[in-house]
Amino acid sequence: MKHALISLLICWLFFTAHSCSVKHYGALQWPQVDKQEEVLCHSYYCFIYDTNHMQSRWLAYELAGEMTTGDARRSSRFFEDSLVLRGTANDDDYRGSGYDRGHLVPAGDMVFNDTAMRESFFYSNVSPQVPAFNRGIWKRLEENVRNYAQNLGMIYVVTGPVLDDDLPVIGGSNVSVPAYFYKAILVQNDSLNEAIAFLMPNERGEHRSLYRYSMTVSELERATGLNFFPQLGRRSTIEATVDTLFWQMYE
DNA sequence: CTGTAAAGC
DNA sequence: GCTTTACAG
Repeated sequence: MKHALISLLICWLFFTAHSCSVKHYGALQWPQVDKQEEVLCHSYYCFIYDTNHMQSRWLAYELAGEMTTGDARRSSRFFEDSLVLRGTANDDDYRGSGYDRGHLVPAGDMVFNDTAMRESFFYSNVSPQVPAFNRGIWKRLEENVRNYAQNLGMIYVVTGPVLDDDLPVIGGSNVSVPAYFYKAILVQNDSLNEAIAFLMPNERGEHRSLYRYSMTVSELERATGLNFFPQLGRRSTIEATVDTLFWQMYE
């Protein structure tokens, strides 16, 4: 009890300079990673930052339905992330690049309080996205994910860029411009065990169904080299199948 | 902070 | 039309 109070005090003292150290997760487990790679966590999302590509390789968070309603005001600027000791990308990298600073954890998922909203504007949560993609089909996918959370209760989300070798770069920090972005989504409770993944090219989407870009989590794992939900175990059928009709029902 | 703009509801 | 996603000056 005493320790909890002390950490709350520390959290409060450093709140303006750092992200609050109190974490708000339930059973979140992040994607399996090499031992060399350091998983960093803010209050509402965890991530691994890839310094070669100057953006995160993945970000993982829990999204509950009630989180998607709130009125935290959207920040007008982005912030370098002090959790990343070797430094993140910055305003200059993106200025005049022709690319949007696209959120990976959507600001629209972080409206339930000001800490969450502010965290979503760290450069650890930003990748270069084609404007018509960010404001178009990627945004539509984000809205769908919020609907999943509202209709299913709580879901796990892992999202990020596909960081291949030899991508084009922008800015003085050489920020890679990904060719694809993905999301992996899992609902797991007493009555439901379902997962779905999306892999989308970083380009103006045609006016197609989102489910044209859907696949099993296993297929996305093969495409990205990541293991998204290690808590499911190696032989889980949840990752190996996808029921798009189920997910369409809960949009 | 103001103006502009595309996408999609 | 309005909102959300932004960028430029």
